[in-house]
Amino acid sequence: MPQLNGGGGDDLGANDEMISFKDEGEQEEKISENVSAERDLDDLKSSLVNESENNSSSSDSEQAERRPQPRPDLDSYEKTRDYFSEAFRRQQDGGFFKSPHYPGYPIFMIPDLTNPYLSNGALSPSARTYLQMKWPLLDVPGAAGLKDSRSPTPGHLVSTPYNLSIHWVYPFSLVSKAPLCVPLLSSLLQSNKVPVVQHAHHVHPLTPLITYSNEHFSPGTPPSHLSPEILDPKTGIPRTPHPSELSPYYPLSPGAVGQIPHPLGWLVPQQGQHMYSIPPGGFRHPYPTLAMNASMSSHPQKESNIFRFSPHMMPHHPHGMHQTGIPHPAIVSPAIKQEPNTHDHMSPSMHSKSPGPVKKEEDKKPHIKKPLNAFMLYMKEMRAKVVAECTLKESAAINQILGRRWHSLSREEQAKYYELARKERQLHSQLYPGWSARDNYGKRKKRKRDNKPDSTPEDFSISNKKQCVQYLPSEKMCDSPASSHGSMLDSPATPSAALASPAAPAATHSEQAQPLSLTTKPEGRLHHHFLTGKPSGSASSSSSSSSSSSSSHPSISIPIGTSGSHSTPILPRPIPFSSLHHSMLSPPSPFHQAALHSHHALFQSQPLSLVTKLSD
DNA sequence: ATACCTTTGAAGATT
DNA sequence: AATCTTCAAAGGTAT
Repeated sequence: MPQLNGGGGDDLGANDEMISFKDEGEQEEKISENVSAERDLDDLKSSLVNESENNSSSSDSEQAERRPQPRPDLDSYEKTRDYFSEAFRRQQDGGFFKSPHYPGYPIFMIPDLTNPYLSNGALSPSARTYLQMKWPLLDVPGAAGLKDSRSPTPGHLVSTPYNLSIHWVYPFSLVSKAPLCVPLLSSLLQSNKVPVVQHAHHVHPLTPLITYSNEHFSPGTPPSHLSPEILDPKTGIPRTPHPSELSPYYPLSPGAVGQIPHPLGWLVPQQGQHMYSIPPGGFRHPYPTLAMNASMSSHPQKESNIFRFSPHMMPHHPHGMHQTGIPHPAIVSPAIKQEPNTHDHMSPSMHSKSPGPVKKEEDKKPHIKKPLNAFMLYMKEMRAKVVAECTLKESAAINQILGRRWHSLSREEQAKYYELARKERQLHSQLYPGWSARDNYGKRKKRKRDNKPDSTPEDFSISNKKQCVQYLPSEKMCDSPASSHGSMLDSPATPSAALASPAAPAATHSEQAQPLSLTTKPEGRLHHHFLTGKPSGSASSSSSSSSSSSSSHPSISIPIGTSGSHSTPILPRPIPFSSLHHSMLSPPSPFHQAALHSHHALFQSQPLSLVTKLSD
């Protein structure tokens, strides 16, 4: 990771800066809104919120539409989550809360329980960590024994907060009506309008607010807590969720649910025993269910109430699927994704058999998804939050924000995710020894990227600018707190991807010209993983580079004026750009960060002009 | 209905 | 060894 790597050099990254520029010019207010994680700033920002709301013409209407109306496309996804949450909720407090989609929430951990690779589950680990960090003191009764003592990650030090006592209040109306501004939300949260878990201290810097995705509260759909059943998207009739619905990506059968391993369990084999007897040669092993027994047993209540599955329900089953027929979360049923070539070397059982009759026989080969990387984990966890805070809808835009936020994370924070990702990969490899990323090649319809046709540097700029225009500038764009650019306050040194751009290695200045390094793909990536110490092969742009953790010292940043969200951070001392390059390969240092700040400052002065130019 | 877009990171493929 | 390509999630948007 950029930051981690020490790639401080990237700091120069054009991307971030570019984006920021735009943001600044166009949406300063929003930027300020951002999440900056600091609640301290909320007050200051709150004023901005109003502005942003007003400014963003669409915001109200859109939001109103969005939140209140159930989104069909989301239904399935929601259903799955809701189901879990619902169950969890019941267990927790008799059903007095609505589960937010926010994976980081305790509730979300449920999916995780089932499987680390649940669509949500992937996050779950991170979520756990997140929670732990957020509520370090929280402990799970039965889970104690399950703690992953081995985990180096700080987050793992704490047991998962399953039994947190949480007061859930339905924020639905509030959310739906209110603009998704951070400040506002925060205030709401504080006002107890939304579920709040209060911890005396230790609020995760990244998640100052307990955010929920709007979607969770859509009025259109009855709160899950209100009804045990989920509505059939098509019929609208309440029905018991089908196991397969639990996770769109990783369908679980009821039995699977029962097999849900302890959240940490999936990471750690119980008692050192091999949880998953993994066939020497082949993958296709059921996901970690094993752990569950122990973990679940520790939570009798959960079993009875939520999962109602006894540990014994899950005997070992030979194929990749659980005895329950539950495919590994990472496995996508062929029915869902079909692959041109199909080798039937898989046992029939592998085919999605889950509840639904699966038809396609052929393609039985399950699609095993890649394990999520650190950023993906982060994204999953934070997306809902960003969505809630911003008026943005487009994932592309959200992702840009997330990318910036990611860079703004401190090393420790990123380390958490790297560690989680590492564990995910590890688990994945154990579960699917024979799996290779290559197996999935070509499964995604086509990676277009054709645009690249002779992408000359110029072309890049063009394309970039285009993207830029679409997403960044969009009025809706909510700037990430960390956005390097303008809001130096939160993220002082956001790494900029630009640096990495192969085309312009030297880039420091050139990047500015092409801030949008959004082009990410085209550019090669070169970074060192701070954890692994080895350069990642990817070529992403520079992003990687990261920067340093810019946010490593969020505390120093001070918001200044509404307009800006620009605050003047207290910087160590500026470093010449020229000296920044090397940083890419070396761990970020305070100096780098400082340099970054200065860098940003420079850009800030003329952000728009650059953008404009490009756009022209 | 499907692909695109966008992000970072990992891994495989290519040079 | 360095670079490039693909995929992972997600959901609005475009075709």
